[in-house]
Amino acid sequence: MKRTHHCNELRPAHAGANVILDGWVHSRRDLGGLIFIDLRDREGRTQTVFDPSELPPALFDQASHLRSESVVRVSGTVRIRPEGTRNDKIATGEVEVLVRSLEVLNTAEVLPFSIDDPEVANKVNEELRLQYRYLDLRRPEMARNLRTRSKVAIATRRYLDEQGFLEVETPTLFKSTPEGAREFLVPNRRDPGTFYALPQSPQQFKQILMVSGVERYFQLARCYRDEDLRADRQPEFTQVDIEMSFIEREDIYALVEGLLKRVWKAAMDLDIPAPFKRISFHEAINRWGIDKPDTRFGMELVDFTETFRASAFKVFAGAVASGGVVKAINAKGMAGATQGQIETMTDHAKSLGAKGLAYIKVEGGEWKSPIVKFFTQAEKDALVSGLAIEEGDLVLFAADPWLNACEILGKIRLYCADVLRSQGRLSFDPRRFDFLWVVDFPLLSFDKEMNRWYSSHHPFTAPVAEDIPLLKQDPRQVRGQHYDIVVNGVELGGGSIRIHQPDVQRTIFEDILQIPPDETRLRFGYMLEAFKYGAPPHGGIALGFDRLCAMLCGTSSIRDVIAFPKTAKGTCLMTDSPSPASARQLRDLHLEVKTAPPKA
RNA sequence: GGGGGUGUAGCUCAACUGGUUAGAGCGCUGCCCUGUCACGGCAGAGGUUACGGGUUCGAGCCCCGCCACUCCCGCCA
Repeated sequence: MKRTHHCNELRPAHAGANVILDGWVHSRRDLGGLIFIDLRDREGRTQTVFDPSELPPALFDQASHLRSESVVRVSGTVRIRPEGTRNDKIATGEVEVLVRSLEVLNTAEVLPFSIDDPEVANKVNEELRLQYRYLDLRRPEMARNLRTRSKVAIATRRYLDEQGFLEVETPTLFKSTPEGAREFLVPNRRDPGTFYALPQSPQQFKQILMVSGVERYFQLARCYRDEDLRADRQPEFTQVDIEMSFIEREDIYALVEGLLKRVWKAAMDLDIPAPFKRISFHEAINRWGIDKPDTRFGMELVDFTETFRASAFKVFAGAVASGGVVKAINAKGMAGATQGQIETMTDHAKSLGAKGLAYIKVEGGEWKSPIVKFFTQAEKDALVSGLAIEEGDLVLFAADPWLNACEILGKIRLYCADVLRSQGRLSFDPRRFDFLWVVDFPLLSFDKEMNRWYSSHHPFTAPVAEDIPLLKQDPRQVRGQHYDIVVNGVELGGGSIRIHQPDVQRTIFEDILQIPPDETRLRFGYMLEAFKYGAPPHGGIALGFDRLCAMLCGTSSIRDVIAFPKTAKGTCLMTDSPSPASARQLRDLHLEVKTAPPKA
């Protein structure tokens, strides 16, 4: 006999029904003359009661020895719990199942960590959770994350299907493309010394699909990058990859806004307002010091370049004289910052090339600062009105070239927010999401060390049409048709309108990026070839699916929304991979390992 | 590649300035308990203080090395 209900289904209306439930023993409360066992399955929990007056002694004894997480099937009668014993913490708390029979489908050994108490389980060492991932995934929090991820994937597919997109799979055995992230290589048995590479993204295939006439393509694409990991970076991850033909930037904005509205509704039942705010790259840097600003809090950067142009404080005046800027932020209420915190902020500044970090602590009605003695009253007045300085504030300065100064304060701004959050003095509504498009990125950046230009995004990004004449005259001024979608300071995705005219593409490759024609042919030849035969104007975007899910699940680590993630060193603790290959495998692949393999 | 943090019982943690037999809660085992839901009560078992060296009369604690996990920088077109 199979189960008749799941464990989150029974209600008072079922009273009197004979039911069969399957599940795991979530917890046992043995009162001696009466045993309660909470049975758990994917859907929820139901209390079952073992009453010796209703059961053979052997069965009752068996129940008293049931261990947590053993798998059982019980049959019995649903009844409404006696008055005063209802449990309003669980959905089935008004009823219980009076057990008539018990079948132990599988016993569980004593667990390496307890999974029934969320407060305990949340603190368990992640190492252990990853080693016993199947137990970790049984926890309601993790099961909920898996479910949310599934809902988001399905909502994405439904929405894009409605919008006329085709889901097309692209190869994971791809060609090595030396630009960009380090790749995982796959040796080719059939031709010694040749290799596939796992794709960093399906970028080139999706553009080829536009040439193929697909017009609207999407894929929940697995991508691989052999770079060092972070809480929000795994060596393999998933992108919602999208590409469309005959469109402009506005079409992508509208499409993605519709998609995210659908996804937020499906996962959180939250209606997010669209269209999203749009901010230029320049404004993002200028106001928040970062290209993915968290706009949930203020502390914006304020410019004081003119105030200090002729200042007696030579550090500021000198920076302005050499073409730089003077900017400041007011870290509200942080005058009490410790020496260590100031030092950390100074280190941030120094890591970006600053010589130090000027600051003013506003404490006890006076400005405590090594530099304030150089300031005139007019300069002080400008600071007070520009930064709304009050008692208890901490003002931090950067005097450097514009981009540098902004990035320094941008880092410090985020650090200050972290400090305030950890002190409980800054908090965010978990259902608040500040979406914004960051647009008008520079198409090209200059690498001083290599003395050459490189693509800010990738070499297929189209310049803004009106900027094309500037390509050869003043590359720095050329804006790319690139866009990033940012939520609460997290870069959720980015994309661009692509170049579809071969001559513009050639200009970028050969004149700007200075890639020799034969190398271009070697690396992108098949693409340039394809583009000769009628490439439609097209563009697209890729969203980080794991980050998206993490955000919807309220966690900052994408490991919490990936069923079987890797550790920070790229290993899987459950399967103990990667692991050495056998001599025979290596021989077949024409490979020789030079350093000693790790001990097996 | 670099910097920070962590590692003590199955789990979460404690252990003063280096000083007696390394403790607690939960879990586990046994006994008691008929309305619990973090059930309660009594008793008990359980430790190579990640690992390897060193300093010391004496090391969980100090020093060197090493491993694992984690956060960050670099890196991630």
